[in-house]
Amino acid sequence: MIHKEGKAVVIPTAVIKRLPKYHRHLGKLLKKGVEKISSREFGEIVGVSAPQLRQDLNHFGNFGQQGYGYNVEKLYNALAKVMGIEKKSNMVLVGVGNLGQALISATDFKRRGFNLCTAFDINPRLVGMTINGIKVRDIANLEQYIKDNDINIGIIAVPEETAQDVADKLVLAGVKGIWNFAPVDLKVSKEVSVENEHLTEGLLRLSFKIKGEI
Amino acid sequence: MIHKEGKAVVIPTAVIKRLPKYHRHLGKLLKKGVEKISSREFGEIVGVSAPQLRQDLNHFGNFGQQGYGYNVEKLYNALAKVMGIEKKSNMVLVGVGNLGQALISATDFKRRGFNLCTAFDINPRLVGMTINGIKVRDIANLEQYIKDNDINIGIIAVPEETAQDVADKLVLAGVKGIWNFAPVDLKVSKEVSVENEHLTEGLLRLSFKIKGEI
DNA sequence: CCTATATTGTTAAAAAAATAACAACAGAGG
DNA sequence: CCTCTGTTGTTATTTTTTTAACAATATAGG
Repeated sequence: MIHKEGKAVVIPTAVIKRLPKYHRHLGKLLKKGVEKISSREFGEIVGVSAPQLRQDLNHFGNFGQQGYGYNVEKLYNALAKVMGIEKKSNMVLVGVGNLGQALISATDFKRRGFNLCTAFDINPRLVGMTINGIKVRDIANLEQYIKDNDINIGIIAVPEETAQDVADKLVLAGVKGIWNFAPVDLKVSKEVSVENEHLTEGLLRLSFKIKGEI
Repeated sequence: MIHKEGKAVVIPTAVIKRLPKYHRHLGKLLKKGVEKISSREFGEIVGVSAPQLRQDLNHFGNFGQQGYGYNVEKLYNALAKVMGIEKKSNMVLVGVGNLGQALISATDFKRRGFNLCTAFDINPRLVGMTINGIKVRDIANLEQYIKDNDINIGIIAVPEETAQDVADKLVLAGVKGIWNFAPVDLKVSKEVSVENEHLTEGLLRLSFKIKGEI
């Protein structure tokens, strides 16, 4: 539960969805050496109206200053804290197919404090390999590993058919969140959060925008 | 522009976002041999209230029958048509890194009528290779290829720094849509649609749900 | 030190989306 | 043929989200 000035407040999901984008652009501004920015300018960059931006940010605190704007670095750090990036996340990947290997090689996550500890697969030809410094283990050891290594996020990159099985195992072992790339709507106990990356859905939406009609 | 009974109607974006999920689950039901389904049952499956489901579908036509429900196959085909899947899409991929190779190997898209014709990269070691039946060409030939082969979708899987450049080239060559995996908000002329897959944003949202607080 | 300018935080209004309610109708059973 | 049940399409209501408005206040300049 989120608290602000002692009171519990519910953050609208629409706001939550925009936070990562804000954070990403603030990082770029910081890199460029921009010190301060107004809600009008920043809104233009992220594609959001200035009042909406201010309202969004004020769910979490008063980061701006009248007549001045927002200090980029301060806001960047504040949002990082809001999203919980400060507290490091330990992750495991399940499924070392093409997509899994792409995820292993992705540098973006590490940069933001997400630590991929190891990977699991059922294929004996993959088990034992080390890819980009990440060891591939037998999926039979999943539960023990998670318990022993303070893992809180599991990444699912297995085929559709086995995704729910893997999810069950992850939940049982005690992960707090699942990042799911299988085209399935996982059923998990409600203490566990799931974030889906249903890539094909994005492609279908694109198709609709290009060609859809009645 | 979408038309219904002669009148032009604007489909709410919230509805559009849900269509691919409906289509996916209808496909599964069809495979299972389910013939008919009520909005209540189907809503439960896709995680949407029954009235919302009916309202969503009725933006595009009256597919149901009172006292009976919806014919699964009919609805499946209707939604496919709504989303423009019937008309085949020809796609090119730009960027044959880890993610690009994963996309080449993905079977999901082909199954739904999306045809990946070829891939492009700037790296001479990749150019000329054939991966999973997809030939990798020099990016210098991008524009000509797109014009010659009736390509309407470009997939961007290049690093952040070159993504906008690639997008410009794709637009110039005449694609109608861009499926973007680079963590950048592309600027394109408004006749071209962009669908972003900003994977890291999903991970950050997950982090927020797990650990976020103030 | 005072005034003008810029820009916030917050409250109010408008728009969009989700939920609820219900009349209309098809099909089953008697 | 009539009644009852189930389920839709559609309209009304509520909730959520976005946009607009503005008083409050920090900074800069004289």
